Amino acid sequence: MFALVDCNNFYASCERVFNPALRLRPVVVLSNNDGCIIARSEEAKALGIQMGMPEFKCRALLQSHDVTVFSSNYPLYGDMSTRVMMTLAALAPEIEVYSIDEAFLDMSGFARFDLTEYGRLIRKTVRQHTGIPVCVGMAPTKTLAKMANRLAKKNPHYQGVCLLRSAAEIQAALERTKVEDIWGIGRQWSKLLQAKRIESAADLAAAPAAWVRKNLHIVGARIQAELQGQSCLPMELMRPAKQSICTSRSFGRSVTSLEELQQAVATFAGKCAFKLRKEQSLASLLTVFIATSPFDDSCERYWGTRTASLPCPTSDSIAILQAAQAMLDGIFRAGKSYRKAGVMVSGIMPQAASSTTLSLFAEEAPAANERDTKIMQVMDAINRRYGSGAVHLAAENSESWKPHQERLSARYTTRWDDIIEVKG
DNA sequence: TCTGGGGTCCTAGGACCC
DNA sequence: TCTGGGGTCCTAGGACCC
Repeated sequence: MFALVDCNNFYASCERVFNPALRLRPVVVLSNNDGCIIARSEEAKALGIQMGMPEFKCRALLQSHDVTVFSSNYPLYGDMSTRVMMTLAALAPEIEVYSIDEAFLDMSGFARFDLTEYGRLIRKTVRQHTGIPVCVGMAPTKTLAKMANRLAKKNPHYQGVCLLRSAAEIQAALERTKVEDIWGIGRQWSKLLQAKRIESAADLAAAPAAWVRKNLHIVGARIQAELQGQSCLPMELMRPAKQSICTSRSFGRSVTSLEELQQAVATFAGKCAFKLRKEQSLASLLTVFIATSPFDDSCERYWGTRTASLPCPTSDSIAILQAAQAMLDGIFRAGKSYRKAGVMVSGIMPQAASSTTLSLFAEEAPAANERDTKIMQVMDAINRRYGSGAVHLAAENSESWKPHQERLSARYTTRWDDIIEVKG
């Protein structure tokens, strides 16, 4: 048995924990740059505010219903997520953190327990420890546990816990679930399935296996087996090292000068290097991209991108920044209005395995490398102690291109200054 | 005026190996 | 007329997830 524990309207719920006056009030959280709606409280959903809707398109609706709007506050959500996961880890022998607001729990040893009762205990404990409401779905496969969780969320009579155990319970759930609501079935596959009159999860479970294998490939075949109660997706307890790390942002306004793009790209390069060091990994490939707005029809769309090997695998901010700046020069076209840029590192390997890899063309002795490594260690240590951004490379600057963040709440759990501000 | 960011996996096809 | 068998690696594109 698997349990899927999923936080309700996670970002909106995080904001409410620190602002209890917002209980039972419509609350939404915006994406970076205050662009789109990415989280909604139940009250906001009831007003017809859609997920992913651009904020400017529903501004009137938000104002007329006095909806409380927040910019996204990832330090807060990330820290709250950690607290939820730590609570869950104490409630099951194995836990797989699947996303910022979801985790699978291994319930295979709980055969003698009343699982519904245990699900209620999970909800109650998480609520008590963190203030975050969650729903619990339990079933013999991950895909069915996802489905159970969805039913628990949609139907109040479950009181937040849905257990699918008997064949009859599972069959009834499959019949009530539309094909597009199955975990792993997206828009394209839904269209394909509906055209074949496969409309419910029960239909997909009963569809000819050969057809599913041919059209939905191995991934779809696995989903079908999971719907039939045959578990194909095991618990993944160790998070594998990342294969790529990307830092990108839309700008708060149009950017036209190379200087401003350099500042943005430097900031993203520094962030990528920092994330690499946190993963204890090195990257051997670097990609830089800059883009004009995809929505502005008045001028031609431009998407400039370049990928190159780094001289040797590294997580050094300075090395990555220098390489990124050189690549930016190659894709910059004067006279364009840029709205977005990003840096991606890939070809990632663990730091430990590559300590002896040197560039064939390296001009500097390894000693210089060691010095740079130490500089990075010191920089990270200072930022850990005094808050991120306390010290950074001079080329990093977010003044001109900074994304909009006009409705940001305090970092209540991760920043002393913000806590003091709240008290004051 | 205003439209997010960060990932993974799979397949097919081409180039190459013995 | 007949033209092997078994691999790897890389890339682009397309699907999916939160």
